[in-house]
Amino acid sequence: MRTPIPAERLQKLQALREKGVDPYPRLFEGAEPIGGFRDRIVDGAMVPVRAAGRITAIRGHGKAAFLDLKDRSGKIQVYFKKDTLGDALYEVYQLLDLGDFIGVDGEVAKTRTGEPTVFAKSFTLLSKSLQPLPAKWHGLKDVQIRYRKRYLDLVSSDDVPKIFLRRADVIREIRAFLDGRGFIEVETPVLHSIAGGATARPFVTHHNALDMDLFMRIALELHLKRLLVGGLERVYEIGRVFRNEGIDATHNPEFTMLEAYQAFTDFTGMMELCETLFANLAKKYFGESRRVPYGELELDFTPPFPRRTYRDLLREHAKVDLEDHEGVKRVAREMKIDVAGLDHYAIANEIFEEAVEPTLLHPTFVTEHPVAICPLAKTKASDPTIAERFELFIAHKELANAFSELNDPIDQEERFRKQVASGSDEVPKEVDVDYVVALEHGLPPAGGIGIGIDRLVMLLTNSHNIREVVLFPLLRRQEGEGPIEVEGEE
RNA sequence: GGGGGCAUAGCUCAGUCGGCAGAGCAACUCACUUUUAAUGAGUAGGUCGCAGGUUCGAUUCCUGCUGCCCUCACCA
Repeated sequence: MRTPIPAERLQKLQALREKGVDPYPRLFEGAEPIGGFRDRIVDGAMVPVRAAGRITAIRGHGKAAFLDLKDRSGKIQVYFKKDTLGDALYEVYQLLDLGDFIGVDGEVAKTRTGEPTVFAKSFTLLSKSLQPLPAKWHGLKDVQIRYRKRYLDLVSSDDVPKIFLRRADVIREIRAFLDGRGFIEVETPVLHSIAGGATARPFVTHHNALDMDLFMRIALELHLKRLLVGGLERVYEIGRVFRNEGIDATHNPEFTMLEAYQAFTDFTGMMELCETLFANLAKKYFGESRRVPYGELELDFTPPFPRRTYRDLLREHAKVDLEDHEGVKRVAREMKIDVAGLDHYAIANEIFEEAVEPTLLHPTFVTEHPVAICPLAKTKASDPTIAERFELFIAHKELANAFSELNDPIDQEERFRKQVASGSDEVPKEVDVDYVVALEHGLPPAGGIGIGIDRLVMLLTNSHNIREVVLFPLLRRQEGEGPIEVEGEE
C-alpha cells in the first residue's frame, strides 16, 4: 500500500521554500568520502573538509546538535552550533529530518570524548526526504519491504550493502581471471527464437513488428559456441538467463550465469580453470586456509577438490550400480521415486539427486555422467555411454557444470531430434537447425563451463537465500503497487 | 501446484480464553551549546492485510481472497 506523505514533512518543505531554500538543488561538488575522515585528523588542528551524505541521526542540544552523516564509505558525526552556523542556517537545520541529504563544509577533529567530528561552518540541503526511514536500531526485518523497497534495506543495514559490494567484487575478479587467460567477453542475444542450451521451461514473449514469438534465453551456450566456430577461441559471457519455473531459496526466475568456452581443450581444462577460480576467490575473502564459513558449515576450498565418478558415488550412497537396470528400479521403488515416463538413466539420476547430492558438502567434482543425460557433451573416447563432463557440487548444490563440447554436427542433430521427440515442455519444440549448421562449418574441440553466479555469491557471503544476493528478486505485484493511473491525452 | 505458518502505529514487536488497542524507537511541542541508542517533560499517531459469516458485540472464532515465509514437487 502507498503510504501518504506525512503532513509535517510537507509543511517543512513549504517552510524551506519560503525561506528561499531549494530542497532539491542540482550540484554539490568536491565532497570527499567520509570513511577517510578519521585518518585525516591531526591532533590539535582543525582540518578543513567537505562531506555529503544522508542524515541518519540527530541529537539536539538546545542551540546545538550532533548529526550522523552517512555516505557509501562510512559514517561521521557532524556538529552544528547556532553561533557558528548563524541564525538563518540554524533555522534551516530545524527543518531537517532523518533521511535528508546534506552537504557540509567544516573542519574535522575529535571531540573531548574522542569522537571524530566535522565541526560544521555551513551546510547545504541537497535533498529533502518526505518519507521516514525505518527505525534506527532494529532495522528492517519485514522481508516483503526489504525486497520490494531494497533502497530502505540498503540504507538501514550495514550488512546488506556489504553483500552487494562483494557480489560486484566477485564478478570483477571473475572478469579479471578470464581476461587474464585470454578470454574475451561478449554479449549474445537474450531473445531467442529457439530456447536451447539447457533443459528448462522458457518465458515466451512477442515481437510486434516482426509478429514473431520469442523466448527469453535459458542459457548462453549455443551462441557462445557459434563464436568458437567463428574463431574467437576463448569467449565468455556473464549474463541473465530466465527460467519459467518454481521459486525457492535457491531459485529466482532470472539469475546470472557465467558461461565460458575455450577451444582446443576439453572438460579437464575447464576443471582446472574452475578449481583455480574458486580457490582464488576463497583465498581472497577467507585467507590461505580457504575455509569458507557457511551457516554451521566450514567449506574447504583448498585445491585439488576431490574427483568422484557418478557411478562410484551412486554405488557408495545408493548401493546400486549405474548399469544394473533392475537394481536401479528396485532402489527407486524403495526411495518412493516416481519413475513414470522416465528412462533408466533418468531414474538413476533421480536416485543420484536424492541419495548422493545431500552428501556433497565440500567442493567436489562429479565426473563420468551417463551420456543419456548430457545432450551437448562429447562422449568419453574409451566408453561411448559416458559423457566427458563434470559438475561441481558445494554444500549440496550444483555450482558449476562443464563438458567437452559436442562438435559432431550429425551426432548433435540426432540428439536434438531425440529431445524434440520426447515432447517435454522443458525442451525446444523444434531442432535448432541454425546451430547444427554452425557445427557443420566446424566447431574446434572445446571445453565449456557454466557457473551460477548467484549461488557462488551466496556461498561467499554466507547467504542462505538467493534473494539475499539479488538486489530486486521477483515478487508478486502487491495490491496498490505500481504506476499511478493517469488520465491519458486522447 | 500440495502441506504448514505469518499479516496489529512509519519501524521492531506485545496483546485481547470475544468486551474502549499497547510498548520501545521514529514523529510533533517544550527545556538543554560536546552528545553519540543523548537526556527530561508533554502530545499525537491504528479500517488490527482485504471481503464475507457466526455473535448483543469480531482485531480475536469460522470461510474465502491477497501477499509473504517455511516445506514438498520441478529446477541451477
